[in-house]
Amino acid sequence: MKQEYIDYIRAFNRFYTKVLGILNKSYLGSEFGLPEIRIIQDVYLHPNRNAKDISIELNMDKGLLSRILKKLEMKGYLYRERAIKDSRIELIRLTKNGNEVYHALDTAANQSIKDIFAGLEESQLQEITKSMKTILAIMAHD
Amino acid sequence: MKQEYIDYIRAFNRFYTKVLGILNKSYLGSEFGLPEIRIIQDVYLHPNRNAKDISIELNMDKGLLSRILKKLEMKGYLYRERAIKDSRIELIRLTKNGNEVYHALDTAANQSIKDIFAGLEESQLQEITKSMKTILAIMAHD
DNA sequence: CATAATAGTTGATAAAGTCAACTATTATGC
DNA sequence: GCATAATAGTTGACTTTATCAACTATTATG
Repeated sequence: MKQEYIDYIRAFNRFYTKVLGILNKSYLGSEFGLPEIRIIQDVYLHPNRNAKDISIELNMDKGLLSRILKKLEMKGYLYRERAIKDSRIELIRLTKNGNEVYHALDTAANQSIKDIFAGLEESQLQEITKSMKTILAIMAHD
Repeated sequence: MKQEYIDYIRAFNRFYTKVLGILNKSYLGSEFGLPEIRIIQDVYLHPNRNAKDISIELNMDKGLLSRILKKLEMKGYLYRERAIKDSRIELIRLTKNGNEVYHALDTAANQSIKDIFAGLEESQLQEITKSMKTILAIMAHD
């Protein structure tokens, strides 16, 4: 692999680390920390999730995850359902309150995207999203 | 801004958060934590940095930063130089050892990029880097 | 010159992450 | 069928990273 490509990719990564850092601040003051929010989003987007799925998807230690799930459960934002055919597994589900929380966070996340991309023209947004789709399509070949 | 764009961007962000998470593990077992590595890289890439610059660039609390700098200084990887015209400011510099550390980390980072993109063809790498350049050019208009 | 602003340090505390030991359940190979 | 290994999840102990406010020293401003 050409060093030139590596340099481009790493420059992009440095830049995009900052972007994601800024976006992740949009939840400040929301009662939830970032790991909690990522879990809520993941559970919402993937019904029938169990703890192991989440820990793999979010690259999160299962011990840490276990505690956060317990906390979210106690707060009434999610509940668990033992899998029928394998009682080691618990399926994680959002409660009604959990769903409302998700949607509130979702709205905040949308807004922060709007903020960051404010000032760009339609054609630029098209270019950016097209580029993102290209990267995703090539890299996420599964 | 069209919701369609927001959805694409957020899908990309979820995906790329994972990519960066994997890449950041390439430093595991390196004696340094991620904040330390980011500081070393930033100082290397930007001579004449002071603590405030770094804290802005890396979006890092100045208190935390102060402690990490102290640690890196005690380990002999960096030193400080009072600015002549403003003695509140300290310019941060890598020592010889610090430079060696940077290069070792740099090599590891390059390798992890190669690992992640292994299996892609030349044309795909061209597409990806071109897309990254497009995104960077539009978003980093400064 | 008094006051405000800036760069950096320190203390106290909380949040996040790591790692290994542990329980309970299911899968596997003989 | 049973001993053994593997899997899902929990818990304890600990380290690292992050947050926030108070503090010192220096420079800028009116």
